[in-house]
Amino acid sequence: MSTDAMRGSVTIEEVAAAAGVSRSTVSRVVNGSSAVSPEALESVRRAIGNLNYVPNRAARSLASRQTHAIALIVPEDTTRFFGDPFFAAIVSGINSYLSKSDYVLNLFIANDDPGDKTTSYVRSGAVDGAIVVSHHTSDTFIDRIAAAVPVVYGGRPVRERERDYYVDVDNTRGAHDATVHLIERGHRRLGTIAGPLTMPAGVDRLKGFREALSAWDLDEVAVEDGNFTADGGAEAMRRILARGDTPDAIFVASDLMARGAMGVLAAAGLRVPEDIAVIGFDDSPVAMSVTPHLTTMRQPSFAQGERMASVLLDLLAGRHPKHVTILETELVVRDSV
Amino acid sequence: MSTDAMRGSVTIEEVAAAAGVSRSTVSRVVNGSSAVSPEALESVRRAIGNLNYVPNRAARSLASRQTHAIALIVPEDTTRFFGDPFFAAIVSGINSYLSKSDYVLNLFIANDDPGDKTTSYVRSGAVDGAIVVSHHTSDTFIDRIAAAVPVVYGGRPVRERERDYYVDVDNTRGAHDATVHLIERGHRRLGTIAGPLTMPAGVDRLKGFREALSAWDLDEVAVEDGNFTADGGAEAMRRILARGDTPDAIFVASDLMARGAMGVLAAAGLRVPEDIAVIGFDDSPVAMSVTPHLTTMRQPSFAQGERMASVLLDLLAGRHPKHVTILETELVVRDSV
DNA sequence: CTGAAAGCGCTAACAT
DNA sequence: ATGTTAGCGCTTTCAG
Repeated sequence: MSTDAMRGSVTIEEVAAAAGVSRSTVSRVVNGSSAVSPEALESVRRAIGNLNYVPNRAARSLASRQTHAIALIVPEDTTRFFGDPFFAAIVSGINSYLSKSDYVLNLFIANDDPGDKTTSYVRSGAVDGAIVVSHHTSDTFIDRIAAAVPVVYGGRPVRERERDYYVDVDNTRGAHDATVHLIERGHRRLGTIAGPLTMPAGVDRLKGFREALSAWDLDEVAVEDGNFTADGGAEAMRRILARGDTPDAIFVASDLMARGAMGVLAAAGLRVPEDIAVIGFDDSPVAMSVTPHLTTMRQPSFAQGERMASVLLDLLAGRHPKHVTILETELVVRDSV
Repeated sequence: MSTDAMRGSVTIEEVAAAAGVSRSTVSRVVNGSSAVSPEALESVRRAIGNLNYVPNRAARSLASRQTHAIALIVPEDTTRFFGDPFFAAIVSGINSYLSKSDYVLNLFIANDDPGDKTTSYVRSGAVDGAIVVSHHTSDTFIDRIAAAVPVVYGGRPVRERERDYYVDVDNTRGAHDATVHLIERGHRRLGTIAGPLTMPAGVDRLKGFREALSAWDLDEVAVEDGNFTADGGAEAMRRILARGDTPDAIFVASDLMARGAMGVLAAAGLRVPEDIAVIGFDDSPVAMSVTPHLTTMRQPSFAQGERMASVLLDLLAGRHPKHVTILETELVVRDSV
């Protein structure tokens, strides 16, 4: 078929012939080397344009040992990936930074991948480095990836080592501040819907919550794991209500879980914030999609994405970025507290 | 650094040496050729395991002229991509089919890509084929992609040609049936919030709406473009209300637009379905997230994703799939009509 | 069933 | 500044 016939047809050799130079010279202009005469440059450029030449990526990467591609690895399933706006912001941030470079992004939603194609893809030399977000304790395949290429983690890695690179938000501080906000509004019977404790973000936010409580000498009324999903948040809220001893305010470790929880609250006839105050974490679009609008801790996910990309590209360029970057959160007061 | 030192270190040559065979034989077992003796097979397998060998993808693809990768190209920006559950279903379907194969998916959210890296990525031989969804009239870069590799379209392509392969849902019929449902429920003053007319899905759904109206000899009360987004749906609804002559039922060409429209209706104090009936299109999770639950036409997006992958892999394998596959929609009656 | 040999299209020393 | 020469790691005839 004609499409196949056209494929990959024009090579550097043909461009060289058309331009009347050697293929080294063509390679030099393609790669932006300075050591090319203006005339050669011009005629090569014209030949490339005329022939519609695009360098073959496989050949280039085989010879140069670089792919100019990086992987974004998300150890979640498709539903969770698309269900949480956090990932949208991360991907946007990465894309935004990458678009200024000549790197390309390969996305792996790794839990939908029983055969672990992700790992062998990375180990096959298909990418120069990887960004890993939403890393759980059980995700051991990440270690094999990190052994093969430079990795930048989104969030503190599960088992942090000296040599790890990561970009995190200050989860502990953010959770602390959110909790303090609840306390300052006069609430004393506090509960939390936490993220999974298999994830550093879950652990750290719970820690912040508890630090605030103990600083004020308060006891926690309820702690339930909501798994960072809306359904999980709803379940957790149900468990809290079922127990009878309902808190008067609750710190929910993600906006999505807060949405789930608020649905349950509404169904139970409890008013927010009159009967129970709710504060979330993220400031994703979800925060504005609930009634009342959610008071929440904003985390700069887009910036986190950009920063991860920036650190990784620095690494690949042989620069020496800081190992750890911590971004600040910010209280956004709306109507739920 | 040690990670670099390890990278790509073990080659087919070393495996061959360890197994005491030639590299041809190693290649044969890696590629599942039948012509290998049991003993050779066994010792090569062991060597591969011991050395933790993963074939280099660039070298393999350079030699074989196949990448075992396909691209999913979405000419939208990140916000729209992540905002519409339709894409989540499509990606899940594709992933689901691909996970049974040895192909890998590369996702391109192409509108975030000013330099058109997507096109040159595809033209550089980085993928064997492409799936294109959400194709607009203005997306001319798709033509260059289709000239380079086999393409399967999600939805009728913008300028349909004999040789195009695509998997679509029966949009016209679906829209027709939705409209008829409105009519059968006794509504006579019908309007629609359409998708953009730069997209075949938008055109076809409007066509179905109009066919139903003319079959019943009814006039359309309102037609507004909602751009397949929640905000666009809200805007469209506002325009319809502003005009004064409010319909008693409305066919909205996507659930997401219906959500936007219903928000406006609620704010205007109009009850659904008492004051105005609403029917959507998609049956995405959004349909259950609104109050009242949305009556809608279900389209099988997950199956569409699977099918597109299946058609593309057939094409790449030299089989001869049907050029056109049309999937049926189904009325899902809930509370909004 | 197996090995030898010839590339795939490109980059990167090394000469000149 | 430019061309020549070796490969990069693999697949794929072609002999045997």
